Amino acid sequence: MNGNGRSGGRPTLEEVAVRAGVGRGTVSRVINGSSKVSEQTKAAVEAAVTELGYVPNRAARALAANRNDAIALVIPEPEARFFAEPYFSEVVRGVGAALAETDIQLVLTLAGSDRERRRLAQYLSGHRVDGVLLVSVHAGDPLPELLAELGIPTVISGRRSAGETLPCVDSDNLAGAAEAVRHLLDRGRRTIATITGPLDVYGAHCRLDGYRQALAAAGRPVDERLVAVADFTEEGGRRAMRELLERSPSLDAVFASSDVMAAGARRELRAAGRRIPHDVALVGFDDSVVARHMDPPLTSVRQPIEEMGRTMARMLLERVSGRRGSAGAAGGPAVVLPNRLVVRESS
Amino acid sequence: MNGNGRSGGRPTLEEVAVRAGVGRGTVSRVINGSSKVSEQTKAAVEAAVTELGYVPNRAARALAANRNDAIALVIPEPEARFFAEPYFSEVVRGVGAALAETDIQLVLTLAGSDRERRRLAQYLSGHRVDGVLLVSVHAGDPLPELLAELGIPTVISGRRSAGETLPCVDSDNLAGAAEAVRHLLDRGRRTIATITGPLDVYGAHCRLDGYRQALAAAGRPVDERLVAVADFTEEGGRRAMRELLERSPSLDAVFASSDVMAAGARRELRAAGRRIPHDVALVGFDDSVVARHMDPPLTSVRQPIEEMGRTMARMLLERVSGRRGSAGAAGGPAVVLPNRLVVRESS
DNA sequence: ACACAGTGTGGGAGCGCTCCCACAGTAGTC
DNA sequence: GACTACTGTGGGAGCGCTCCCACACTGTGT
Repeated sequence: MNGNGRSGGRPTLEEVAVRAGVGRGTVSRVINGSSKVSEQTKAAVEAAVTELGYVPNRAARALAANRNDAIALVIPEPEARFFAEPYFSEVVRGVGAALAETDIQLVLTLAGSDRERRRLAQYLSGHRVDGVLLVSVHAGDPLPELLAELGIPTVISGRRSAGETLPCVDSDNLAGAAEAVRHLLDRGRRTIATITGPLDVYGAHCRLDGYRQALAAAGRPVDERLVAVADFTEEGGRRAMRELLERSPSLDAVFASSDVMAAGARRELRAAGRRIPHDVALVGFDDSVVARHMDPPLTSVRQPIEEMGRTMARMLLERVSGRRGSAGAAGGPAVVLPNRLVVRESS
Repeated sequence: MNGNGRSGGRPTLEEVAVRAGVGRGTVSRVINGSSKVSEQTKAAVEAAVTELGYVPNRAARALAANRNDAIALVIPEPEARFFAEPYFSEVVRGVGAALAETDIQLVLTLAGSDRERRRLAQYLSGHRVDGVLLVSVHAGDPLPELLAELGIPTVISGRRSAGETLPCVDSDNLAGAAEAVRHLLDRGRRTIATITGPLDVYGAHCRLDGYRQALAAAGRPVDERLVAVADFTEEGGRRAMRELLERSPSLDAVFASSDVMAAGARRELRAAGRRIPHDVALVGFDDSVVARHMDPPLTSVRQPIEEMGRTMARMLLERVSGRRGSAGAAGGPAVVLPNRLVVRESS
């Protein structure tokens, strides 16, 4: 109610300059923490800034400097899976945390339909954002390549294949799965089955590989009848479990590639009269709410999702500022973060 | 790779004008779908636009027009955990849907600590957004008032009290709770207990009122020993359930004000050897993932969260454009959307 | 005394748009 | 034939910044 209540509108750089008795350029330098301003002038400017309650105008700055101080987080809307889990919120939280230290806005974009995807391309070519975070990209998604063509720095979450070319952040699905299986072996389980996600999803594939490698490392042969492919849904998990029970009634442990599938498996096991963990140990993947609230609480592999978000944002910021310096976007490295097994009563 | 590959940078309004053989103003008029342009000129301009692949520059537009075509969605980070569930994503989806038809950006802001909250005030006074959506506002939150002072259109989700003065969208907590209790009565339950959230949260209060009103309407006296106050956590729900069982061992139904508390209650009931729904029927609130995956699946009151988000966004857009016309922000109405009971096996 | 580099500083010239005033053209009216 | 009354249209004047060149001023070395 004091200094900022001037006649209409917020104070401008110019006004701060007048107030401080200096030139516009000098104020700009102080605001941007830039070089070569005497301590004295700096103090005077800062005083004027606080007195007037000056806040730089974003639009003007963006226009003049040809940058936006904003990055976009693109979410594929139809992916119900990503909305269901805390995944989404955690990513956002991580990204937000990384951005909190900067002055950069987070613009959320739901790119669902083709129409929206077209709009998105417009957004991006309209210089609305300095960089893009792509979450849950599918193998055939044209967006990453489109962005590359437009020269917009991009970071994606999760590799689309073993030879991912784009800068990306992923969790170590293979190691996580292997740890889960090792845990089951350590608990003395002999016949460990697995329920996988669709194998054209790279992450699901890795988890299956982890299962295989852990068994191999323990000198156990992998019995293909102990592998059932499902689709990350509860019903799919249930069906897969039924298959497994038919094919190998003597199994005493199941590693499911997602908590939701584990929930389905659990239901089927119950129906078949198998007790968890007494008769059959169960381990999931994701450590979602479902895992914590399951009965019994589900042992699960926890992905550091928030940290992945944070890392993605940091990588992007680096590329955004780096681009100003050098020309091209060097084929960035894939950062792979470790997973952690959270042991609960189901195993 | 064709029209837009001009020498450095995207095409400008000016260039489109030259190409179309018209003035800048005319192009602007066409772009903004505004009045009084002859069909012929319009066509020429549109041709030039597509040929050049012209996309208006946001920053320039914002600067010149003194608006931003962006609204902020403010999320209180610390409580994100409570609402971590589909709530957050669903709100975003609803808001996104409402915005998809416009050309307005959604800027996500996590306002957690006081420091961030201060930054937020800066954001907003820096004219970064045209309006603000506030989600999950607490009674003592200074933000709404701050925004009002700054003259920034705001819509909040959930009333903070019966006499909410700000424009807001809420679900009918009272009716939802009442419906849940009525359902239990219809199922022939006689002794219905309730586990509430903290009663200084208005929504929790309403749900308790709904419980009371439903019983009263059925001519049943409300026994205060059947009411246990908890805190929306699983552990709280569990403790509350224990209390209730001690105080009223003969209860045959429980209405919990959240699914998470219901999950806690369920665990305690199991531990006490009560079967659900045979001995005790259980109903939750929120219809979250937890409810769907619980064993048995939990009957729960579903809030139209996505629609709430959509409605909030629409209300805000209305106020944003309305503000240009008239001066003040008329004390908007509170929109209250109906809840729906989703019946599953727990009752 | 001179030139010379180095440090602060002021302010012009835009960035790409919207707003709005001025003006041409056409048409209707006295 | 001169008046007003439109409808389209062109383009100047900013919006509030950043960038960068030019200009003091200070020192140092000759």
